[in-house]
Amino acid sequence: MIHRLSTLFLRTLRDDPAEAEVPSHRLLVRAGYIRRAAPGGYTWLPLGMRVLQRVEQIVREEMNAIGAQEVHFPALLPREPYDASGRWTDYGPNLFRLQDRRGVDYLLGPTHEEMFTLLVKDLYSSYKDLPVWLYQIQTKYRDEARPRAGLLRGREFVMKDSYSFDLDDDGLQRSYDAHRAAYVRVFERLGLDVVIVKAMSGAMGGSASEEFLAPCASGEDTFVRCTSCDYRANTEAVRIGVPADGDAAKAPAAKVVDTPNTPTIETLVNLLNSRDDLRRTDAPWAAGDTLKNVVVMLRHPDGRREALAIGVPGDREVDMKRLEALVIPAEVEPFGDGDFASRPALVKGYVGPDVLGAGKPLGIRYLLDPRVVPGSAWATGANKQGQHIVNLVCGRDFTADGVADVAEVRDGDACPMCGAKMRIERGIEMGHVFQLGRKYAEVLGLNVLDEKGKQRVVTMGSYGIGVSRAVAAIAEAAHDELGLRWPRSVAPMDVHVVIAGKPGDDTAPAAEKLAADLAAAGLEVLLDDRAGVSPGVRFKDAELLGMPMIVIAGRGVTNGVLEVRDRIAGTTVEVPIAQAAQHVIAVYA
RNA sequence: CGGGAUGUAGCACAGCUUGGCUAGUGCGCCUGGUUUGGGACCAGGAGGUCGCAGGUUCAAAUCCUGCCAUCCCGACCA
Repeated sequence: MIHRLSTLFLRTLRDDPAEAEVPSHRLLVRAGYIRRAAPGGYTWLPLGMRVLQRVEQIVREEMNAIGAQEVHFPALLPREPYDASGRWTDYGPNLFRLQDRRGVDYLLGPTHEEMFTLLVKDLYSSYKDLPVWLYQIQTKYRDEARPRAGLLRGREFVMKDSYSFDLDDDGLQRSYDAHRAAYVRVFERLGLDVVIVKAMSGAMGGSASEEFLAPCASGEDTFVRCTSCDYRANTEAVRIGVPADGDAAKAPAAKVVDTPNTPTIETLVNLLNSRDDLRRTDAPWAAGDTLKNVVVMLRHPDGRREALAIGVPGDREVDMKRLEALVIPAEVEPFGDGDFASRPALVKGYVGPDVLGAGKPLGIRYLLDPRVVPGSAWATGANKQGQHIVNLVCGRDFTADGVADVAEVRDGDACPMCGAKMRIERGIEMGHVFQLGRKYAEVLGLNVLDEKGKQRVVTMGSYGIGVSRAVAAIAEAAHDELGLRWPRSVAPMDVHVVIAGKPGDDTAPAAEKLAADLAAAGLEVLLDDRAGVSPGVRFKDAELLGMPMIVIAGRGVTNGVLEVRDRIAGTTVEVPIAQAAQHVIAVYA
């Protein structure tokens, strides 16, 4: 079909919109694909709609191909199911809540686990009905505290979410694998390079969870990638490479030393290095030789507070996100002055292993960073104001209740699989596959009868793809300084035909003929037939709009040729007019 | 929620410090003409509650107070 630029609802902007920072936002607005309509909400203009629909269609086809079935829920949802799952409150301020005229509570769906679970419960009750995979492509609503980066993080966005329902863990694993494989195909077709990283499965229990990230500087997710093997994980889930056990067991006995005014690691290291009696012969003391014991308060869902101590090498901070991921569903709170006051045995700035551990009088659970291996020696707090202990050897002089891999992750940290260095990168979360387990089925009462006539709780998986976000992610990955460069699979049009001659010459008829031939072959053609627009403007717009192929009917027409530009490869060839249509069609064959 | 910035035409911005005629410039838009291979030119035009409310003043885009909104960084969140 031919789409004429003279009538297309489109206005390109010469200047970048001031509020747009990231490339996708800037270009999608400037090229007339989207317009901001509300904070975190965007209007899709005709060209943008076409991209969105093509992305949707690819997702739909791959979901259908594995046997998933499409349904559609309202965006406006009743409160009751979300009360049952606890998410009416657990979701917090990010949930859009509203009331109807009678004061009845509703919400705008942020995800639809409850609705899918209830739908299956409504209709199915036998193991013979399983497995079943359902999905929808829907607008989701989240009251983000700070929408940003255009389509990348809105308060309203299009998401494909699917849910698998199985009788047992083996079935769940098969459902998970099928979705994971489908996702690989989806992103391949979208032309998006994605990295699959291990993610936390959180409170929902045990099993697998992986994220599909599109590596990108504008991304909000941080992940690590091993430079040697294929280990990848996000920063919550990453496990750190552990050094070999130390040989310090034969080291000098641990010794308490006076270290006045050293409440921080830095002041401690400076003092150790400045004192002749404490200075080390082999190397100066470094922050990494000290053991920092961080105490926090956990607040459990039942309201109980529990103190927890984490020992990490002194050159690292505890990463609160990683810690929260470890202790979920408990929340982490700072250890306040009042908490110190009620435990005089803990001296702020001088906390040491001597008083820590579930078996000690304080009863504070004590977890160690995995790098604190048996036989390693440390300088650490002596639990007295102005005193530290040196040569305190793990395993010989102190033990802990377990391991907590929650220290900050750094570029160059060791891979847990092969020990090589890992790189830190950023990415956009494009998809998430997740073995939900039985949480929702349990609270919402989704049971089926098994072959022995017994009630069994169904186990679920949930799988999401950010559809509107994918449009932005593709734009992030596929653009240059001139504009967008859509992959053929999602481009709003296949070919952009430009009339670049003078009115009344042969260029317009040549372009019209070509456009008609291409359209007859089933291609979507954008024809720049605007009157009174200079060639320079047409070229700039063609490059900005980003169709994968641009054909120019210009001064070459007098010599019987058209100019064919590959916007992706950046190449230009001249093709005889008579063969131009075939040339283009062949690319799409 | 904390920090920073900004709000003037569809877009990008100037004007505000030091209040003063009809609020300006570029792009875009309309009319006419000249142009036509890299965001053309000439002439004429349309388009503004200067974020909102209040205050000071003879006079407010400009000064004061409050509010709102948007953007950026962080916190939070997938």
